[in-house]
This record gives sequence, structure tokens and C-alpha cells, in this order.
Amino acid sequence: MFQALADPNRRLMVQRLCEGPASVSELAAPFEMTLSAVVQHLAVLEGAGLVRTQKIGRVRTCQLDTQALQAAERWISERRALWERRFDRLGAFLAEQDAKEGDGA
Amino acid sequence: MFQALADPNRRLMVQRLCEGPASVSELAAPFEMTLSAVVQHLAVLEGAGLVRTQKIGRVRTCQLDTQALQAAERWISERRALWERRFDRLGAFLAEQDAKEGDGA
DNA sequence: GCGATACTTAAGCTCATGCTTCACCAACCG
DNA sequence: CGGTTGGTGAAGCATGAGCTTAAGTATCGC
Repeated sequence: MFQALADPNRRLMVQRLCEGPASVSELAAPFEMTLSAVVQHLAVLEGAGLVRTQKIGRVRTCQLDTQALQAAERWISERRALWERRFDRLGAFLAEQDAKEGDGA
Repeated sequence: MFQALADPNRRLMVQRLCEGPASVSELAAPFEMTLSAVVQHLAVLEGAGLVRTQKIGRVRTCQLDTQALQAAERWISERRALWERRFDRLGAFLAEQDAKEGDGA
């Protein structure tokens, strides 16, 4: 998942797909690479559940699947919350210490 | 950034650091790898701005920096919002078409 | 001061990643 | 039907990521 988002080109593809579905060649157009390379990136994104594709006739259409994105977002926000809660507790603890010191001194 | 979070071991380190600061060897303890390898991972995380470290005496203490996490979270949620808004517009469009059809028929 | 501890640095090794080329198939278009 | 378009698949290559070993440096405790 994060692995899939690690590559800048793949992030650009995700970016592109945010603006709506696209065929493989449409998706490939802005890049300097071969169609082959793009398809390989696409496979990674699809493997990570970030995009879904369906083939109609000879053209494969790709669109974003936000569920995977949501999962990643959740992962991050959970860790962040965890840390920040801890940080708050520390703040409270220090404040308490200060209070005691102020009391004792 | 995503690059840094791409490696499962590094994600575990982030996970660990959520629960509070740790020295390098504490951070390394749960892993099978060498201290050296852990330090290298740490360097990546630090390079990505995910952790900050300071050395006191001979021990380096690491703690999470949530700002970078926040940035990643924002990136994701922006794309997701973009896509979902588009999706909603499409829904509205289709609903409108249906209404017209129902009207016409 | 001396040994243990807590890293640091450099070199090297292996395997995965990102890419290319080339041959190929399938479907659309005239 | 034949050529073009859109995509597929396999093979090969270059680079980089993740790891290890090994040797070195700075601090701490006695």
C-alpha cells in the first residue's frame, strides 16, 4: 500500500485518476516512459487495491478505489493520535510536577 | 515520505515510537537485524522528517515528529476528497439524467 | 586508565524495483 | 481483409534498497 504510493510516478497516476477514470494510454500520455512501464505501475496500484480496472473491447479503463486510500489515512491518523495523546499526558504530568514544585518551594 | 513508510520494519519503528521516545538500542531490540541496519532505517525516517533525534552523552534518543505524518495524511485525504466529490457530481448527473428520462418518457 | 557500552562509518553483497525492447494478440476501422 | 490502434507478456538490464560484517570512536562506570 505505502509501497505502492512510494513511487512518485505512481502518485502522479493516482493524482491523474482523481480527476476521473482514464484508459491505459490516456494515463500513460503525460509520461516519458513506455506503455509497458506504465502498465507495470498500474499493476502495482491495482495489486495494492488503489485502482480498479475493467477491460471493454480492447481498452482498459482505470479508476480510483478510495477504500485503500482510506485505510492508509486511518493508519496514519491512528499513530498520530496515539502519539499526540501521549504527548498531552506528558504535558499534564509536567504541569503537575511544576505545580508540586511551586507548592514545595 | 511515503518511501520511508513503505518498509514494514520502518512502520514498526514508527509504531514503537508512538508509545514514547526510545534510544537506538531500545528501538532495535525487537528486531532480528543488526544495530547497523536499524540505524540506517532510522536515518531514512529522520530524512523524511518522521522522527527527530538528539544525542545526549553516548545515547541517541528518538521521538516521532507528527508534522510529517500530518502532511502525508493531508495528501491522501485531499486526493480522496477530490475523487469523491467527482463521484458525487457523477451521481448528481446520473440522477438528473434519470429525472429527464422519466420526464420525457 | 580500562573495559564495557552505545553508537558510527565504510565496504560489500544480494535481491527487488523500475525501466526498456521486442514479439505478440485482439479489436476496431475503412 | 489489412492496417492501425490499444494493450499484453516475457526477457534482460541498471540501479538502488536493505542487510551484514568489521573496524573505529566517544562516553560511562569502576
